[in-house]
Amino acid sequence: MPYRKTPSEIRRLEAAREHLVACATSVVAEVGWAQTSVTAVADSAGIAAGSVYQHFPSKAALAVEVFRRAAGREVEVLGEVLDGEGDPVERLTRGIEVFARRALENRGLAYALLAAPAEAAVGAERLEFRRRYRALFAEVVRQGMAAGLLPAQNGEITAAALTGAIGEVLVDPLGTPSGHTTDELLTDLTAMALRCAGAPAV
Amino acid sequence: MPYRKTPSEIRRLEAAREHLVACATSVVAEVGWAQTSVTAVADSAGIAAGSVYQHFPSKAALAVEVFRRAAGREVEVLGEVLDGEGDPVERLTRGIEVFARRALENRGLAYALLAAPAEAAVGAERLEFRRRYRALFAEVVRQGMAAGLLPAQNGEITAAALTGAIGEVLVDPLGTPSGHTTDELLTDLTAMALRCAGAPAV
DNA sequence: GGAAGAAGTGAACCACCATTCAGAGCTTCC
DNA sequence: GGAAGCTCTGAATGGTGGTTCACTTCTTCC
Repeated sequence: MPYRKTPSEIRRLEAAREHLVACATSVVAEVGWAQTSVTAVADSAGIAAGSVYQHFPSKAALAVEVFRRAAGREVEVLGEVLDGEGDPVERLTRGIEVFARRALENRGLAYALLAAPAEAAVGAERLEFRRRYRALFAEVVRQGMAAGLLPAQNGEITAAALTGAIGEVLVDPLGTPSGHTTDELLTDLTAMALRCAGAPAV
Repeated sequence: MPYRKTPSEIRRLEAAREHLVACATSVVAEVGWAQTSVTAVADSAGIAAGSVYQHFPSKAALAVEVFRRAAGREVEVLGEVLDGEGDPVERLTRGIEVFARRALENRGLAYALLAAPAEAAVGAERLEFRRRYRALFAEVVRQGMAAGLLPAQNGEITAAALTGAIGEVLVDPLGTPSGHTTDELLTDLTAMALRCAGAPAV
């Protein structure tokens, strides 16, 4: 057997795969799923179109991987904040802020994750992603109710509403140019979210 | 000039066009924009694929027409309710109810209007559609603030949040099967919306 | 150095639809 | 009836873009 992958070769291949995923993520964030062709991704990664198929069996599989990575990061970050220090209302406030700030910092990606037209496989991932977001918010709302900080309510609906509301506000291209600074937008957004959960006005 | 369209012939053609739009709307509501082919629409309307092009210059033009009709109806209905009788909070409550009830009665269409993957031309229409929804809600919120029924807030953001929140709750396929009756869902949804706008708890 | 076998290439292939168009079938009016 | 001009048809066309594959290039190990 005159050829066997050395550890360094394996690492090189893994790195190439990572690079491919990273480049694909950039392309998607820039032009959206619909405009992302295999050729464009390959070009961006500096490899031939055919080489993409050394790492992924299909374009859809690559798209799903891109989505999972990006969505996973967001869920993880939000989860850490919502599970962190402070009472449930404080954590909810910080969670909204983090969610919103990250989305505003990379609008293209946020749009791709939350709303951009995508093929069926990505659509299914998106549903799962939203479900996880909802579960995180719902848990904090539940804690807030248990602690007597929030009024009785259907936590699942509040959680879904928060996801939808923030997405709608952030994703709409008209969101920023309408004369608000980012900070004003964040202030108004968190105020709205707290009202939505029923937290007493500050 | 041995041929000239008679009034009845003109009516026949208009009816055929209406029928085509109606059938296309059904197909879209059933399978979504992405799965809607010209052939499928033509079959559903009982005509040949080529005949579609007697009424519309392109598939995109037909799709836009389908979207405009359906979206226009929704905006009109919501607008009438929000401009109707009662104080702003009452009208807002009824508006949410109507929005939600209509969406629940025709989920496929609601999904197509609010969220389903679609080509660029339809995406642009959808932005406009959401903008109109937002404007309607924002006006009622503004009136509520003026009447002292709602606290000071960024009405545009509240309006966007309402649109996003309701859409998220209604569109997610997991919305209903989770053990709620439609009426419970509507009750929880309006309660959430009123909190979101800052209306005092009832 | 050289054999064995993997990764990388990119032009060719192919499936999928929107769109077209030459001809068939109607409708109108003399 | 028949000429003129329309609507309707559906197989053929064409563009797009994911996928394949014969070939080249690189890596490993004797």
